[in-house]
Amino acid sequence: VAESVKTDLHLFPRIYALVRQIPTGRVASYGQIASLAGCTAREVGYAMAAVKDPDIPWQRVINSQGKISLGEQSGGALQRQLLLDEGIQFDDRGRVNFKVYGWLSAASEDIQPTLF
DNA sequence: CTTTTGACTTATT
DNA sequence: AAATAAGCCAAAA
Repeated sequence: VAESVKTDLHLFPRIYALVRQIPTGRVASYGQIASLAGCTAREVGYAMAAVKDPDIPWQRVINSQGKISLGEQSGGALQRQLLLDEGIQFDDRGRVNFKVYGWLSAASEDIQPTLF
């Protein structure tokens, strides 16, 4: 690991830093995090799969359909419960409405100081 | 070094 | 609305 990765910090830590900033009761999509981290959505998925730090709210990252990408067998049930515990509601088909719960895209919740 | 492996997304049937 | 295909590319083996 030479001098190359100076400005180019490793991707996973960069992703984790962003995920940590998702507030309780909000969710973000893999693609949204990817966009902010400057990588692909899949990589965000890989990063979530590799999370070891319990301080990272990995459960707040879901797919672009508003659904949980983790299989029910693999821990999806846990993720859903964690989100329910944060007050996030799922619709009939098990989807979260980004317009309501999306980080930075929530229509509800306090509006950010829009200083033109 | 090469190969495999995916907690995705988007466009296209 | 649901299934498929292609693009994506960093880690881990």
